[in-house]
Amino acid sequence: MTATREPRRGRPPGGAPRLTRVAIVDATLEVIDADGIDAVSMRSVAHSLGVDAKSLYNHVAGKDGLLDAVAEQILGSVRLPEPTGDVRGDLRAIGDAFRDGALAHPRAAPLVLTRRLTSLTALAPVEAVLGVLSTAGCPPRDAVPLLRGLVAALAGTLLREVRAGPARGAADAPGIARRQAVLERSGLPHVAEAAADLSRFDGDAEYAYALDLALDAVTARLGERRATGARRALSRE
Amino acid sequence: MTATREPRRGRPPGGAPRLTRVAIVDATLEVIDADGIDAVSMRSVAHSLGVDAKSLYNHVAGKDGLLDAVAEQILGSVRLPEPTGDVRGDLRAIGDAFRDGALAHPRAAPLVLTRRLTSLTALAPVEAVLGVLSTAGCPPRDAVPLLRGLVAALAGTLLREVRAGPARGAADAPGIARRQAVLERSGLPHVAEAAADLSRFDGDAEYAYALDLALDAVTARLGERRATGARRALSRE
DNA sequence: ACCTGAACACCGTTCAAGT
DNA sequence: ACCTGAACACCGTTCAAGT
Repeated sequence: MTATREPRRGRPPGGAPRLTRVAIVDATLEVIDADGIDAVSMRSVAHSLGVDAKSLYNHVAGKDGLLDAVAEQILGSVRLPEPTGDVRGDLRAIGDAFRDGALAHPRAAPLVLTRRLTSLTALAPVEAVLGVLSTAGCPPRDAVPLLRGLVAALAGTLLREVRAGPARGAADAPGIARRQAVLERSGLPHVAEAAADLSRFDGDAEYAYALDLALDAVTARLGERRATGARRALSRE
Repeated sequence: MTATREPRRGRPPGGAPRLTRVAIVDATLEVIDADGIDAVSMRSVAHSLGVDAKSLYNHVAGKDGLLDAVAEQILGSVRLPEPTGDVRGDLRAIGDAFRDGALAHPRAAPLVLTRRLTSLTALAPVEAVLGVLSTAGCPPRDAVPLLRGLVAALAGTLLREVRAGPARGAADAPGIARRQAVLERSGLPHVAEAAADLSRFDGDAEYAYALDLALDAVTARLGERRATGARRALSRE
């Protein structure tokens, strides 16, 4: 009769591949990619790592800290472009990089877009935008509201895009037809008239349009600022 | 010896004030106002109504349906302004009404801004914006992207504002000083230089600025469209 | 230093049984 | 028509006990 194996307790023997913070974050990202944010639990993540849920607390500040860490890892994966000196092009490139990062994990993107992040990696995109605006001759006092307006517009569109889910483009013809029919029967005249356009959604095109809209506004303000500055300089003579 | 009272089962006697859908939503809103969205549970809401959690299922489609109902009640409380014919002013008034509605329950606002709502009440603001754009001579095809860009910018700023919490304005001087110090030590030159501006946040001013930015872009597009249309009409002669 | 057993105080939700 | 008891399968988190 062999001795029954006692359930293991304490750290497993051997210099085995230890549980690590990034491994936990990666596993969480896999859970989210597969089943969405709501499927994340300390237990589900731990299970996918073959470990007990309570072990995660040695590497992560609870579930909330874990989700923050996921958001920060995504943010940290954004490859910000080198500035070229073309204000509009540079700002657009930053936006594109941000969008690419978000769309790499669409179901996790709301974490990046809605959680308040305080770490240093969260500041890199801010630094990039301020750098471009500074090169354009914009002092911080004026740059910060422009930055915030730009980020708000970008976050707003991306949030809409990832929320729309993978039912993007003209691929989902029956879904479009169904939505259109509902809108036409809404009893709201303008909604009914625009039903065909409201029921469609093309992520790439919507993003490009919304960013263009925001960049129009920002570059217009930069132009104004310069003009005002010039006028002031002139009147000082 | 008195008979011990059996725990009640089944509907309580008398034509008592029955549990109702709006009562449940109101109670949920009170929980959110007091303790935030995370404090909402079927049990906590039911408890505040002196009822069992399972009773809520007779009036609401689970917790998710309950949170949708909260978002829709807030959206339904938005008093949309009568259009005056001034495009920019009318769009701004719609934005203001939306913001007022959101700020009436700041902690619940993320529900309105991030959940995908499908009901008819969610379409009222859409109808309002499309109406204004239509009066301005903008056909649905062009109006829908403008609508979406505008909504994205609005949602983005409001989300930022409600997330910033009640630590708004210059009221929270020590908080501002602390944030500023962190930014100055970030090692990011432009962030450090803009630390004073980045650490401050004035909800009213940020909203006004961001909406102005978006309205600039929208009205510019409307102007272009008209000019293009005029040019087309001209070349057709 | 790091992992788990035991334990606690919670969750959302179904369904039949009651009135 | 509407409410609850019993029940199920979950949660996040603490802390001491182990290696």
